[in-house]
Amino acid sequence: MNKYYMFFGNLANPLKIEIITLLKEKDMCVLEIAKELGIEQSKLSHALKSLRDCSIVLVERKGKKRLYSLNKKTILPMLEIIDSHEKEFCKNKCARHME
Amino acid sequence: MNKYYMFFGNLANPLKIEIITLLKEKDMCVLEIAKELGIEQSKLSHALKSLRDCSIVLVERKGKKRLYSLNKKTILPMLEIIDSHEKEFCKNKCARHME
DNA sequence: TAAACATATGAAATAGTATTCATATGTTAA
DNA sequence: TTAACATATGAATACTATTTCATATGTTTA
Repeated sequence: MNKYYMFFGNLANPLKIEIITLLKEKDMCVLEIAKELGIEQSKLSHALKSLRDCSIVLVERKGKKRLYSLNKKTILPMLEIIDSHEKEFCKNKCARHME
Repeated sequence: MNKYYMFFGNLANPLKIEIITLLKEKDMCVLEIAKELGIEQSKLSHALKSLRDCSIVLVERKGKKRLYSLNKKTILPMLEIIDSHEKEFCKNKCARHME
């Protein structure tokens, strides 16, 4: 299985993007994220598992909780590339999709 | 629709990764890509359309052909991030998936 | 301007991925 | 050592994206 496909496939999901957006701000445990996003816990756990499997998020035990953090070293520059890309290349064409 | 989801979703496909890999080397028209990858033309056209829609590939008419090129400014740094990510974070865990 | 070439497109069929729900596992505190 | 809490997991279903196939569009050349 191709690593790029693997990586992009993992991120190609609106819930995972929401998770990432939250974790940009601060580290959180599962129920905090669930509450913040208003979604069910097991759904989140599934999403977090695949993000973890690709080291897109990192996790650390904290008592009976598990504290999730974003792998900022990889993800922040990646999101910045997309921001620049949008600005430079998607003015008209993708605008309707990408807003 | 979220722009990151949009972008990653477009790339989360093994055929599109193959196309991108080819176009890293040189610009090509549809039938050349089709021949190179051994796949059917309309399948390629569909894939190229969505890549085009996000300006991941760019296209230029050349007589009756259409010459596709990779948007290297966006895509090359993005692939490099994944390469580094793999080296640093995926030694054991993702190794089985990502090889 | 008709034939040949190159590519694009729509819609149905199919494959791939996420969601849901029930339940299991692991941790702490009483 | 059990109850309560926090999270993970498996399997069925629902959803979304890709593939296929038939056909349409656009371009060049004879």
